Amino acid sequence: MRRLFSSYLNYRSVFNSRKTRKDVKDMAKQVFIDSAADYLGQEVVINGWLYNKTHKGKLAFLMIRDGTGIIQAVVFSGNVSEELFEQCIHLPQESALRVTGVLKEDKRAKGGCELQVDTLEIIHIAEEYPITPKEHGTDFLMDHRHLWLRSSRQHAIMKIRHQIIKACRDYFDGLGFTLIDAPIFTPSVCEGTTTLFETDYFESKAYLTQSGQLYMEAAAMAFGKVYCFGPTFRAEKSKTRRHLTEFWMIEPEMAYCDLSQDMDLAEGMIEYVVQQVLENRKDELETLERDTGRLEKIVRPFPRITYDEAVQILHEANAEFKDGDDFGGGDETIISDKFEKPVMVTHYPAQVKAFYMKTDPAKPDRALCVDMLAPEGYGEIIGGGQREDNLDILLTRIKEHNLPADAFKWYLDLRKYGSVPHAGFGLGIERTVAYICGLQHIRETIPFPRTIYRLYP
RNA sequence: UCCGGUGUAGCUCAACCGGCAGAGCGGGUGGCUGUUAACCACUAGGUUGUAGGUUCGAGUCCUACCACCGGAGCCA
Repeated sequence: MRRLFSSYLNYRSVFNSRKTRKDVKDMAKQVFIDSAADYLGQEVVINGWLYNKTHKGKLAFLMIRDGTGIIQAVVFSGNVSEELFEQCIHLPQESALRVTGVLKEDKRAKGGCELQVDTLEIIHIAEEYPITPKEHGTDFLMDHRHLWLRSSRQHAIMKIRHQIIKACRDYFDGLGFTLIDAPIFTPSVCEGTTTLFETDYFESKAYLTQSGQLYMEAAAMAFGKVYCFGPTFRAEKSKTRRHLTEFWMIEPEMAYCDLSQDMDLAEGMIEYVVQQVLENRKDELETLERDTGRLEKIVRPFPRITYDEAVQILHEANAEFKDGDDFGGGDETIISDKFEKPVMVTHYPAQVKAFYMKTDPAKPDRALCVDMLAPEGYGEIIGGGQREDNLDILLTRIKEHNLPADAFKWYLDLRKYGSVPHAGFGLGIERTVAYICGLQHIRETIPFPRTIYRLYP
């Protein structure tokens, strides 16, 4: 696949420069660094940026990155002009380079393979680069997020983020789900529990969505099994390592589905996602120094406990906790520390949950809901449950929560025309990335984080 | 919003009881054919977050403000 891609690029550049067939034969092959080992002994071209450099006498060592990896290019002053060698020694970090040379195995090079440079074309000489290979503070790095993404650690996180999103989508697609996008502008509250971002919408107001769920319920009645994947906005002034004002959620919803089937789907998805990352992103997990032993244990079945059992754990740990409350971040850590795998907590008191949660017919003060708490203190990564499908009960709930009934007219229609038991959940992508990567803070899990104090870059 | 902490060179940080503003990295110049965050020598680089105050003297003490960090609440 990689070869196909690089030969495609080669074909394109040749095509664009109107080279003849003979010239093509003479030209060195353009390759990406992650496939360099396939071209040992061959003359190749690498397009990239200078990641780091050092020099010793007549040798210049250029660490070049191209987005797929990093390779050492060695320039010997005897092989190039004096002028070019001088330039190499003085090249600023992140200068853009096109390097041609022979790929050779060499134990002295990182990665065991290096490029012996024959010619080097300087595409752009960078200005003095602010991010050096030394340490920097988070605030400084976040101010330079657009450049920070080039560094190997951030690169690894984004590759794993990509893998997680791909795995989620593959999982649902493989089970016959249909992707149905939910709107970003909404006329009113979705859950009524959180603070929303308000925007001018011509002569009226609109709010940025805090969940696509209600729309997914409509879609599930049309397509059976659906999911949406999009950004979500919360205007809460949260200031913790687990919060962003803009984050991404993947939200499946299924018709003819109860709480236990919903939980089967959730644990199946997490198992698949974790195993996919372990299989395909070994190098990146190593870059992040993630303890993969803990991830390898993430296989079904996951523990399932009730809210009451979770409260019992808190009491045994002598945690300060009032029965009937929702769990705080510290409570979640105490509960999840009891288990090696993600734990699913069900049957919370109905009053701490959203209006659309179906209550347990056996215990009407409890909701048929589930929160999945990730191990190692990463907190809630999934929240979901069975939805209230009875029109009259739903109307009562809306009143109890002081929500505007007219705004929910369309939603109530779903309970008038073929209402069925249905359930779904929402997975917070960034918390999942933080957990799988083993990161201290959620802000590194998204390319350009938005927090209460950060809207730049 | 509340509680706690930090703010000194481009970056990361020192500066003891209030007494000459420092180092490493990065930048510049020079040296060396195997460096891995190289090394060696030399060199430039400062309104100590802002505004007041106390003092013979303030990076250091006091007041206010600003910015950021950590935590709480709220939540995925």
